Amino acid sequence: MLSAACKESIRAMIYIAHAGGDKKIIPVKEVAEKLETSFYFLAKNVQKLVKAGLLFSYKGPKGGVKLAKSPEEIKLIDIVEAIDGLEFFETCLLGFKECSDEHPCAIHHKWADKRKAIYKLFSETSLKDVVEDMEKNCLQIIF
Amino acid sequence: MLSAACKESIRAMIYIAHAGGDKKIIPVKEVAEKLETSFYFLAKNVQKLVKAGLLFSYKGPKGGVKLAKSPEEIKLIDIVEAIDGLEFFETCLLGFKECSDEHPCAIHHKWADKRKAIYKLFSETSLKDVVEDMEKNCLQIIF
DNA sequence: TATATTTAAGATTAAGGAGTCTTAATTCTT
DNA sequence: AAGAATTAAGACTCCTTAATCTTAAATATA
Repeated sequence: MLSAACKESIRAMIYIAHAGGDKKIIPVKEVAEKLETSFYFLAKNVQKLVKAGLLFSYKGPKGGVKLAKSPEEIKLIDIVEAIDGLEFFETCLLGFKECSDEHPCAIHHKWADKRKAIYKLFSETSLKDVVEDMEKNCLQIIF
Repeated sequence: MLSAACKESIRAMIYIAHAGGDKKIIPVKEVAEKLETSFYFLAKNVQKLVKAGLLFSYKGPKGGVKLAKSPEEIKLIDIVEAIDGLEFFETCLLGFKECSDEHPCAIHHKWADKRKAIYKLFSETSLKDVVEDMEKNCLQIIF
């Protein structure tokens, strides 16, 4: 459902919020090392997050990125939208071109329920929620 | 979430159930025409459905495919499993390798709820449900 | 039995996303 | 001003999935 790029971007945002929040600048290189992933791949996705207004970036020595807003203002759905887009939440599950609220396919309404529930979860969950939860429970295992 | 191949396979199964059920043999060519899709692509996916035991196939003139079980015995989840597999229902939404019931990530449990709800919907919805609903409401628009 | 029709299987090609690399631009530090 | 560090941008390669084609196998029908 979420692309590999999107999952990694969310994990990156969690690390940035955890390590620097909207105050400290963190080099992308450091994020890639902590996530044990490719710097190149991560850097490309970070560029999208910058363009989407979720991160500020700074070039040069001591450069890097930091959150462009406070962690409670950044919702998971913002990251999903920036990387994957919202198509998932807008199209017929079975791919019927004619499917719509007026001419719903057999599972249109039931699927809409599930889809909306997921959208709600992503819209209501902020980086702050995620980071606080993980700092309590499991962040030391992961980073 | 579902691959293009999977969505098309579900639509194909709906058409086969509608036009032939587990009685009449329908040529794959006819299915491809009704779905307005590539015969080649569809035929390859149909082979998977045959191997998964969802369809019987018959070669030669008057050949084609028909349901291997009654429409109420075939659930959407069976088609998803045959084409895409069930990985979607088994992995961490954020891609944390260490995430598990014991060391859950911040949205592990909430996501598990959503995922299970989708699995339930797919497991409880049979081809019969879908076809009956669509024959009532919208099938004439679609095929 | 010969022919036409249909699926089976595997090879091949195309497209898109994942992942890598190179060069340019910026900026801190000396 | 020079050099080093860092992101920005775009080109490039690789891999998976989508899509196509070819040949073989099976079978109904004349």
